[in-house]
Amino acid sequence: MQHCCKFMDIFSKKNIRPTTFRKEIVSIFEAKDHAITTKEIEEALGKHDRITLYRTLKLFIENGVIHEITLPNEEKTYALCEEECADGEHQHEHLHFKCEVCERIYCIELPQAPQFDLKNFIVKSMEINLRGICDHCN
Amino acid sequence: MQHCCKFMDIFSKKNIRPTTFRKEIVSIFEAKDHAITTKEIEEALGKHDRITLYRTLKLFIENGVIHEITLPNEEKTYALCEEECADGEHQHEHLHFKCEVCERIYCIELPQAPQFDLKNFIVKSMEINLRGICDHCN
DNA sequence: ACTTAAATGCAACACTGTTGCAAATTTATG
DNA sequence: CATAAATTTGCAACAGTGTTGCATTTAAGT
Repeated sequence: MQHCCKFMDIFSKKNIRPTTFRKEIVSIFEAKDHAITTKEIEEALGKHDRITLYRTLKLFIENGVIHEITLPNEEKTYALCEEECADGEHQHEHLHFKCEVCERIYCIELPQAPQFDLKNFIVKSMEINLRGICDHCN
Repeated sequence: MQHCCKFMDIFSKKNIRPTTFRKEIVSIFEAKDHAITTKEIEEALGKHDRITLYRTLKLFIENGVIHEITLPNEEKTYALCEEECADGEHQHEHLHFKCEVCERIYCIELPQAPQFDLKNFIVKSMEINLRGICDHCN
């Protein structure tokens, strides 16, 4: 598999054992250009164990391999993180965009994080979720 | 109760029957300056029916009385909407701020919505969630 | 007051996610 | 390469959150 090096990169940096199952999960993420639900992962997996999947997702989130996207009234989705994300600290300069036509959620990198001037509030991280129509459906 | 007019305002505008239970729920929201979880509502309610609460929250969300705030790894919270919110279309020019000290989630009104220039994406609504330390705890 | 429509309360259920434990897999060591 | 130690996996059982159907109660209109 040409992917081995890539997996090793992801896993060895985070000190995660590169098991067959985990490699499969990463492959599924890499095959998509948008965030996916556990349902979509389970469909891609075929026969599998539900509990191991939950544990794997949790581990990946804690180690900055993927991040969780929660929008009101939507199922949770997950997407691969960029390199910079480390152990549970997801410092993304990106936003999430939910297309109301194709219903997909995309991660979009921002050239710079927007600034919010909130007098005495100290902002440590932010999350921006947009809804509308994506470039593909437009 | 001096609140009657206020309830009538909220309920009649949205075509919601002002039942005892619903008025109680609104009172609970009005007594707090931050977003609350169903757990907090249930504690404030005392003896009550779980199902009716869920149905009431759903109705309130659909009719723009309250909005739901979902942050990754957090319980859902709910807060009263501003006047402008109508039937399920929550067009807030505000953001949500989770304080990592007091752990409360506050709604903060913005003077203007931030602009995101995403070429061919059409942005119809946005949601901004910040984390950090609130003015009170700072 | 009476009729109609909507809201409530209860039981049962569905979905999402977790915990404990035994079996299997991976990694490190000789 | 074989073996031992540690981690991961799969299963069973469970917990929390939210929903549906239905009978009873409450509110609204005449």
